[in-house]
Amino acid sequence: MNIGQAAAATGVTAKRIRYYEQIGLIEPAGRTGSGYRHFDERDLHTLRFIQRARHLGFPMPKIANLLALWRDQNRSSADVKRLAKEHIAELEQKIAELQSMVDTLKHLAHQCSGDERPDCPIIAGFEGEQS
Amino acid sequence: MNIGQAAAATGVTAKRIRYYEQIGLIEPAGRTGSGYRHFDERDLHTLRFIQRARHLGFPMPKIANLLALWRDQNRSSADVKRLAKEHIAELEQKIAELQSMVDTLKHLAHQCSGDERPDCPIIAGFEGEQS
DNA sequence: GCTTGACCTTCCCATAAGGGGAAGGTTTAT
DNA sequence: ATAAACCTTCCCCTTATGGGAAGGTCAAGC
Repeated sequence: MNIGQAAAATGVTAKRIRYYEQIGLIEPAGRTGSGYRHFDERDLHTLRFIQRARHLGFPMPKIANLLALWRDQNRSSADVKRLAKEHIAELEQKIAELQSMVDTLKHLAHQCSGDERPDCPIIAGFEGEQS
Repeated sequence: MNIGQAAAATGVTAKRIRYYEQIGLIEPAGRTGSGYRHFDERDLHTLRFIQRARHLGFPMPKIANLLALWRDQNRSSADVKRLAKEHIAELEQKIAELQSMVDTLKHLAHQCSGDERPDCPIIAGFEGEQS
């Protein structure tokens, strides 16, 4: 199966498959005599795994860790859980930062008349009162 | 005032000040005879404005819009409010995505025993059941 | 006056995770 | 046989800077 078919079957673009191979996230794919990569079911399985981890926001290095654990029959689920919890904590911290921005902005926007006059607490808020 | 002092006074690193000048976000700073940039209070004011907008997560193009509105005495607060609301919507969408990841991960992690055994619903969840 | 250290300048490389597109080889279908 | 649809590698682009090199400048101390 060619890279295009593998891409269609997994939702991972051909570009990304090549990139994953280049950074060593996946094993170099087999090649035909003329240099085309070919993929089997096992490769597709791996690509789908990566795709799902990516959808959950894991960064590449952690996906590499997850792949290693996935392949390790002697893994302990504690290791997987620890990775997941670390990632949850990072996501939650990011959420908290964004939420704090939203709160500040909503507060400012609420005070803004939003009409044709130039006076605006939002602009004023950027000017200096707060840090 | 030199770039280092301007950086210390505003919290914007010298690197970033040069970058902002390069991309046209701020006016090119005045220069001494020997080529050093110099900054006055007005420049610092602008840098602090940028710094605060940045802390609220605005991307550079929108900061440029905000700066233009800030300088425009004939602005309408409606324009500022619209920009702010757009940004709030983007932040909230990002939060929703992250929260969805957190929810999924927490659900999986909750089912994971987290002990020395290899069985792990988290890994299994990445393998295929869900999209 | 000279040196030394702390500044400043521009320039180039790197980040994360690929996307876009060029130049050129291969395969498949008509 | 030829054209379309693949594939290959290669290089540049993205965001918003940080790091560091090579070299000019300025202020202080001797």
